[in-house]
Amino acid sequence: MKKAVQKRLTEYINKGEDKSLDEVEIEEVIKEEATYEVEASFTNDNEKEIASGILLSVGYDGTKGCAYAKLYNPENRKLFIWYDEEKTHRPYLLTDLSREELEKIPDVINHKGLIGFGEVEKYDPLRDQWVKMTKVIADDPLSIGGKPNSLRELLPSDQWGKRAWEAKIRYHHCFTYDNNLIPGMPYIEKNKRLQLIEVKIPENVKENLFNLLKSEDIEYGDILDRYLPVFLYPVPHIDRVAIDIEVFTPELDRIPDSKEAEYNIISAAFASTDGLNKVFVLRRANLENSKKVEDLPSNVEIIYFVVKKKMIKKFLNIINRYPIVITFNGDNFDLRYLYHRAIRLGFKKEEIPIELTKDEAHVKYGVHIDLYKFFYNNAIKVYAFGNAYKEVTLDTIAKALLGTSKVEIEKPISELSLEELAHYNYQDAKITLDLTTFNDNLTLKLIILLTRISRLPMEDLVRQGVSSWVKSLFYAEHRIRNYLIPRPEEITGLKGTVDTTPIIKGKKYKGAIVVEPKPGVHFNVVVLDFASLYPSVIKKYNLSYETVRCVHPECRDQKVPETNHWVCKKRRGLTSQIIGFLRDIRVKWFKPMSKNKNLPDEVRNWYSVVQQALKVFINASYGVFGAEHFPFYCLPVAESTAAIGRYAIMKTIKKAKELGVEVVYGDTDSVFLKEPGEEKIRELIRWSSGELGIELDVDKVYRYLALSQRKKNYLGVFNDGSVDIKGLTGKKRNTPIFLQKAFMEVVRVLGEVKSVEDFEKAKEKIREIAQECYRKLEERKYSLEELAFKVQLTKPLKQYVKTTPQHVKAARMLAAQGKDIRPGDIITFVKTRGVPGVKPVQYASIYEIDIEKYKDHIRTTFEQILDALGIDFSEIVGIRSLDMFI
DNA sequence: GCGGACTGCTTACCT
DNA sequence: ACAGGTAAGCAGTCCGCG
Repeated sequence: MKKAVQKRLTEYINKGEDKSLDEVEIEEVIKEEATYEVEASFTNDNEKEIASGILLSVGYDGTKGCAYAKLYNPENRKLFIWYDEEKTHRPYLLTDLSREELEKIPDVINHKGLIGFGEVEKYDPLRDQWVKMTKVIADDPLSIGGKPNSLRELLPSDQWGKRAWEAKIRYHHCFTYDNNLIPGMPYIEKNKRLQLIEVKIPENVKENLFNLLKSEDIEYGDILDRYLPVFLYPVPHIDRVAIDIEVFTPELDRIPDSKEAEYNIISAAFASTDGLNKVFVLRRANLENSKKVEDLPSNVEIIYFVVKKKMIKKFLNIINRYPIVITFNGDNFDLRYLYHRAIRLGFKKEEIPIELTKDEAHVKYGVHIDLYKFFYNNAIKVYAFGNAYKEVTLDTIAKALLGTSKVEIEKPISELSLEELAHYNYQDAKITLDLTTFNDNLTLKLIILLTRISRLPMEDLVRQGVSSWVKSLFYAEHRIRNYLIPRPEEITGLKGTVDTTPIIKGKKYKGAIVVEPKPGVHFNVVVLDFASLYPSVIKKYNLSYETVRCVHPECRDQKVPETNHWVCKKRRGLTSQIIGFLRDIRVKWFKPMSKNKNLPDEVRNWYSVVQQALKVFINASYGVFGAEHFPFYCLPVAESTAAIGRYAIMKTIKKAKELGVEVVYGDTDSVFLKEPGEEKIRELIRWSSGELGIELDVDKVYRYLALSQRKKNYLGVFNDGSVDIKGLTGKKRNTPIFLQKAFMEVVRVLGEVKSVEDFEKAKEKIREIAQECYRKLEERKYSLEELAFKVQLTKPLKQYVKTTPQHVKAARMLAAQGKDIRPGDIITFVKTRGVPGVKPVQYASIYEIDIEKYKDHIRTTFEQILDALGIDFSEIVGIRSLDMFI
């Protein structure tokens, strides 16, 4: 910085005139303009470079008018953007109209984007016949679909809609499938096309797997050969940077508007896998003399900026340097704010390597992964991370998966000292990065494997739900087999019937069976369950949209129980085959291998990731057929899966009873057996695989199991004394902490029970716990925090129109005080006397607490356990309650 | 005008 | 934007009550 400028700046700072900084900046900007070039280190401008590397992403470049691919070369750690410059592939749709018929449609012939027609032969799975289709080829994706005068809209209709097939597939996906590209795999450019770099699979592995699958009664054809590289090619190291920004806010509790970008980015933090640990901090005059923060790691460098524009330029340069940019909520906030802020400060669009769509933010020279969206995905939350985090916030996820949390701050962001701000900001970036690196890069590996299986570009994969993943996988498999992808209307039109009535109003068909529990304490209970029941059913009973209610009259006697549906006897269904394959290879190979102690840790770890990725697809495979927006939506498939599932569990219960074994409970795919004995368990398992063709396994063994009359509600104690709790209120996230604690004490007591006699002592201890709970409540010894209910808002406040639940009442009080309240927020409130009976914890006093309401809650929480033990709640607190009446 | 029986809404959980 | 089934608490409605 020039001396003169510095001097003036110091003067301003000393005077505390923040506004005057702008003038200084203008001088700075003029002087340093020459250095404001974007320093891109991507390499597609180097003509001699050969495109090769891991395929991270495929997209469409509107300016160049062709598809592109982003390849990351782990050796030189650079990203290469390859373009289909020769236009080897063009957008198209398929129609059953002949070329001659098409030529009679003037709008089609005169369409600006039309390139020409071609002829293809496809297998129509719905009708079990080969058909000739005409390929209508266009110059750009919008000519195919997406505009009112697109080609697909100009075609005539039949009873199911426009006579256009495969016309709604995004072009960059279409390009991926047709070129048989597998994102996440290594490619090299050859003759203007991308070619898969051959992955050597050890012969013995191949043979092992081949033999394992051969024992199955399904013909898997070339699937094994195609997928082995996908599962076995390792994920290389990929450099990445996590970014996080902090923005000045004049008002508390207001999230800055990322479109307005009215205020300064006062801090921007970076944490990368190649050692970049920096925080850019904007100097603000009134915050000059601030204290040092001890906790900031020594490898983190704080760089102070005076010139806002310069800071942003440096920021953009960092974004340009990495193949992967990671954020937590960057789609809606960080990158969006940065973009609009840059525009506000005078940057031209072309200078900002960020591209915004309605709810996504992409980086031009790499791939932006918004971890918020990825971790928000329920399939990831449940199947990949086993429900370890319940709330989707950076802090909660970090605590659950990393064991670290955000920096605690006592003041609003805008009032922190610059060092405190830097520390806080850096920690967020670091946590964000660590969410992709922890456990030997588990998250990144998972993402790469999921892109390989789904064939989705990484950007799409991390933002979309499982139904999109399965859709993409199915599309690709249709193309490989030369199957015509049916129009969704055809599937619903031809097989839209449902034969069962759901138990829950508003649902579409009947689901699983929950066995009426036998209340009481049962010792020595063994739980048997079907290993992934629904996928097994889909595999074993040949379920697929084309095989359920197939066209052949001779198959109509192959009935699905409880329905009028029948299943094809002549052909293997596509879904049955694919899901069957994924299931078999997981169950027979990857899952056992992930537990094989003879393997080195790395190998085992890898098998474990593959196994988890497969689980996500397998578990979603049933639900998607009952989801309207899924393009292969087919209720008879979902309904048949559930019906056969019910058949399996009912038959198993019947068989158990025949063997003289008592079934005390069961849910969907499990049976709880009382003192069954080794031999009868073996017999049941043998019977199941023989009779039903589905594997039954021992899942859990309880020393004792406590059941009330409530379904989905039990407490089991394993032989080692650990306790398995399902569905009980005491464990629910919204239950006040004081009750959760009391509940946990009860659980601890019950864990020590070994025999019937022990229950007497336990009962006495539980009585003490309950009475202590009552006493502390009456004496108002609990803090408001401990008494608070924590309930999530699932939609915007305005959308609660039918009723006003308590947490909404509390949230509205908060909103009235100017708090920013949005969906996903957890509202913390206590129950108070009088109207409206509820207050946000922040506004309540301990003396307003409605003690009677809380007593009711104590009662129900305890009753759930006591019911099962055959103890009356009044028996436990009876004396005290009577006292109160007198 | 008030409370009990009922239905519906909402959330969190189970498989 | 994968499915259906269950528990719990509260909001809102209807009806009877001289």
